[in-house]
Amino acid sequence: MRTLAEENYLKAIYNLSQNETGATASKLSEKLNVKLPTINSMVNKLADKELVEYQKYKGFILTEKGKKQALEVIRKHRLTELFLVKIMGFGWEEVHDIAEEVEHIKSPLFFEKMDLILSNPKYDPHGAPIPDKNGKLPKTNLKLLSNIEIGKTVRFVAVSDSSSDFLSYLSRVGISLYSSIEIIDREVFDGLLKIKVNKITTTLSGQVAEKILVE
Amino acid sequence: MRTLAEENYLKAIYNLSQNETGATASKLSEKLNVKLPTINSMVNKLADKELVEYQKYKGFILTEKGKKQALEVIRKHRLTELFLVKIMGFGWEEVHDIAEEVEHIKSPLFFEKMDLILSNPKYDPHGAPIPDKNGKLPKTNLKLLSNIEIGKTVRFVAVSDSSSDFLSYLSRVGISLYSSIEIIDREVFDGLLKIKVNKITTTLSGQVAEKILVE
DNA sequence: ATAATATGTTAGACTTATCTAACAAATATA
DNA sequence: TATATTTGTTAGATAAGTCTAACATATTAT
Repeated sequence: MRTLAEENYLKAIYNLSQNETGATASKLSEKLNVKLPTINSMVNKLADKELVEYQKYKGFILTEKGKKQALEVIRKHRLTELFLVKIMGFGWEEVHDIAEEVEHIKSPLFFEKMDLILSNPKYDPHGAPIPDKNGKLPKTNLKLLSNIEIGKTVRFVAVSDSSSDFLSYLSRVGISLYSSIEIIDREVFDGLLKIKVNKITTTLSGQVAEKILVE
Repeated sequence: MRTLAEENYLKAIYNLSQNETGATASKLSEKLNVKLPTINSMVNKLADKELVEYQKYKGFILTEKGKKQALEVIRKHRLTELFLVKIMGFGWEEVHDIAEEVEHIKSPLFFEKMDLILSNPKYDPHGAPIPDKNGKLPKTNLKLLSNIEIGKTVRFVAVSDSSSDFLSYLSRVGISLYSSIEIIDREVFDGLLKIKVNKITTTLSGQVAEKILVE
């Protein structure tokens, strides 16, 4: 039986692997809030179970088996987030933490029912794709708002940070999922961005623009 | 932070205390599927935390603090069961095991939302009372079907066993919550019961009659 | 290229929740 | 009432997941 800790390691390694930098011990340590030696001993166990491949001083990568298990948990997480928003009436900024707990429920029936109620949804409330039962992800071609050329207009389709703080901030400045965003200007020095959303001009910091995914 | 195991011990001790026999080590051991010495060491820990009172070779009883915590978990369990049936469309025989998992979710918001959606419900799908936020139970005056005199007619309001096997059996023989049941006859030897439900005469074993609560 | 710094690893300890083996007390039975 | 049986307890072991302290390797900067 997969433990809660194992599921969290698999998910974190999967998520870190999506960045160019890959999954390293110190990044995992920071993400999971455990000390470095803990990462070491746990990753060794995961390697014994053939869920990650690991060589000393190199990073970690998931095996096919590990990736499949990570995607199962991610599916549960994202289905739950959508269920919480669509069926239970939560705001998109409230659901991440609750889903972090619910994703560890074992009952397959529970999530199959969510899937049914939501009619096989493809995206969670933050625009992230929901893996299907076989772990397949709808492939997306997203760009960072921070990389879009001046003058272009793009559609805001996802965030890469689902924290309450970040999402509340977006709501506060009037940016919501699927808004059209026109890039007015960008400061070269720090990436400070002037944009137009719903005819209103706003300024976003470089850090924020890096967390906004558009197409 | 209360652990999952702790929550299960508190709940089990609470449930056993409702019987006349009270909570003993062997009954807990059977209910939780752990060996006797495990019960001993865990109950000692709960006693250290002042959640149960315990003297060697006597049974266990919950302190006020322990009872309050047990009722919190029971509230989560029963709210979940009702949510699963009413909002998600599960059958009453499917929800017990799922609720055993969901009851350990920490997020108070999650259960407050269920409570809101269900409009402060008083009873779960098996007729069991749902404790309110302060741990207060609507008081009920239930009797066992096995103790009702011949000739009386009673209303089936709850079961004391929410297992899928038992509930499926009841459905199969055409008995559902809130049915009127007339006691036609009872065999003294083994409690075998002849009843009339919806104009149909059926026979129930003594064991089954002991799991049916009526008023 | 070497020293300084940052990152990763090993060893060993601790806590929680479980187990088995051995023993003790309480209860039932002859 | 004495013995047998059932029930409860203690001691000590184990696995999972975490920690700190000490050490090793890689990376960065001079």
